[in-house]
Amino acid sequence: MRKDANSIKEIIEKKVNYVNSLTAEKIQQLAQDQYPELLQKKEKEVQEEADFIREIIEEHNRTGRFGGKVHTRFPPEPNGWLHIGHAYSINRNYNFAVEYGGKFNLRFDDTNPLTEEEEFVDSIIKDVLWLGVDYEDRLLFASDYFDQLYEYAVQLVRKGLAYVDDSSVEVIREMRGTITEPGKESPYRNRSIEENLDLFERMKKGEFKNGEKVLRAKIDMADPNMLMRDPIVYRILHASHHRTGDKWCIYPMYDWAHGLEDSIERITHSICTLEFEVHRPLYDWYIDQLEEEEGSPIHHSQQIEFAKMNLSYMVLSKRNMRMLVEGEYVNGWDDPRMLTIAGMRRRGYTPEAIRNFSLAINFTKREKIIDMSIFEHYIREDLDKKCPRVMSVLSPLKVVITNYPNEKEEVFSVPNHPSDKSMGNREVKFTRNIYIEQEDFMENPPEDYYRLSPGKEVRLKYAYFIKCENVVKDEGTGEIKEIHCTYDSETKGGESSDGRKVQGTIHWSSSDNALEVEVRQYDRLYTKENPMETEEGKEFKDYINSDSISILKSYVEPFLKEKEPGSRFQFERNGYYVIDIVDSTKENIVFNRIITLRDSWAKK
RNA sequence: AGACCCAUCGUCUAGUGGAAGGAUACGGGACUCUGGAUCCUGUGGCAGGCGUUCAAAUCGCCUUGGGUCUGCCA
Repeated sequence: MRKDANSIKEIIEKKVNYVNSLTAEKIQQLAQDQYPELLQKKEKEVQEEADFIREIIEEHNRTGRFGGKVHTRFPPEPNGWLHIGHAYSINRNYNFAVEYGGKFNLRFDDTNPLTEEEEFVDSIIKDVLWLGVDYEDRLLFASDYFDQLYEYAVQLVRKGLAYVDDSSVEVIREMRGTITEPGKESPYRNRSIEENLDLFERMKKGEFKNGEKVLRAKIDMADPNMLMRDPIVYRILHASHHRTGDKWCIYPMYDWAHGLEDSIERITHSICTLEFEVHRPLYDWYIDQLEEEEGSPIHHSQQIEFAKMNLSYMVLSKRNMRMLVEGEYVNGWDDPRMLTIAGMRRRGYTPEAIRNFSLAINFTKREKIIDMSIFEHYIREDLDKKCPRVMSVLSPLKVVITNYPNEKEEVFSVPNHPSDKSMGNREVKFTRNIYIEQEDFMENPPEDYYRLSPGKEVRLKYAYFIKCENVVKDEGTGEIKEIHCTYDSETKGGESSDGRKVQGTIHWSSSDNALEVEVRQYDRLYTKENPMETEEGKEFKDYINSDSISILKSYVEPFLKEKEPGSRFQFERNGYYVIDIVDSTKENIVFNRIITLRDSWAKK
């Protein structure tokens, strides 16, 4: 519908006049009446953002294609570890179900006995549950449908749409043609239906060796889409399956199995990655040929493809991650530097942060490399809310408060969170000998250095103002051994009585009451934003950060001794830390750095 | 080379014919017992061209750039 310039002008003028006539109260009133959702909290808006898949779902709901139902699924093959890219897909698929009041299935796509193992089933279930998605009682296995899949294949043969081919792998490959030339038809293509039925049954019975025969769909050897050139439906694999044992010696190929699995489960939207785009015509073709009963087609799910997620300074492919593990650049698949779900769990990332991140990155068809800072933002956002604050000294420097009595000990009650009072208070002890962070003292500081230096006064957080009087050095090396300070007893709790201000506040630890722990500081694994984009004469291994972990002996508040592995804290001014769920023991407590605090000083 | 898919701030994204908005990152400022958090504010984009239209990020064509496809893997 087109409008002419004058009528547009008129409409705009009318609107402008109307808006100008409104008072602030009236606008508030209108907003309340007509757009109450705009006045709701921000979080909701973010989740309601459109993406192209949501548009498809809504179109289906309008036309009634699936009767208004939404049923999604996550179909991992149990042959590897899940990573952040899978978490993204799981979260978004699950979110569609939640959002539209539908269901979500966890289905193992276990159609290849050669590569799949039970241990991956367990680890994947654990990962999915940890992410906080609820598949209710729908923990499903493609292998449970093997009988049905076989029956469907028989149906295909009966309709003259599939045949048994005796050709070898090499011959089949040869005859498939190339992307620019059509293929040639197999000499076995026109066997009778009876012969095909017989042969297929004998394949199932185990009368043939691996590779001796395959079942192929009869489609079109000249189709520009290679996948439509008589694709293989079943191959012979004399191998034991992790769930069906030795019941089968023929196994369905992905394209045959996947759409039918979706159909059997009444999945409405089968969401997968972009490389399956060319598979969609085949996905649809298979389903279109099959009937539940005479004239009644089977359930037809809609396959929709989205672009995989990549993150800067990281490589998420199975192959590259395996290289890191096998090359011992990291310590196993659950190494806290790995973006596997197991690694992130150990690192201390929260499922909520991963979820918020996943929902912020919409499904699109455009390839993307997401800046790590976006992920980091969601991690910090969640941790800031949840983590109790604690004082730690990572790299200690000894400080003696010369005018503080030797035997004296004071206890300060300090808040566990600066803005969340419900987190309560704890007690910290203060004594004459303390540690501060080496970074918090500079003998010859630049002008904009807020922290401690000779003659300068700073606040020890929650305690006293101290002033640096003297620096004690090793006579041989010139290295700073300790510093001597005086404190102002009138500043107890950290406020001066005379209104005097200090520029800096630093954290500290009483050396008589500190708990020594191991702290593992992690950094990114790659030095290049996109390690896959290699320069001349280099391979992506050359971009591995050789300095991605450093281990410190540090001091923390003693009460942390009683905390469980997996507990997260903010070490004030240092970052967020978690007690390692694998290596930490009562004797040697190990903290992993989850992430640093933002640091606008360090950037300069 | 052929077929198919994709293209909005550095990055992630809204926008679907009627003044390109948000998030993050970055810069400035306020506040602060974390150089944190919070608040305010600034910089920054429709790949290019031609067409259709009163009007194009949006529709069409071309160019450019990127991706996918030649497993009895998924």
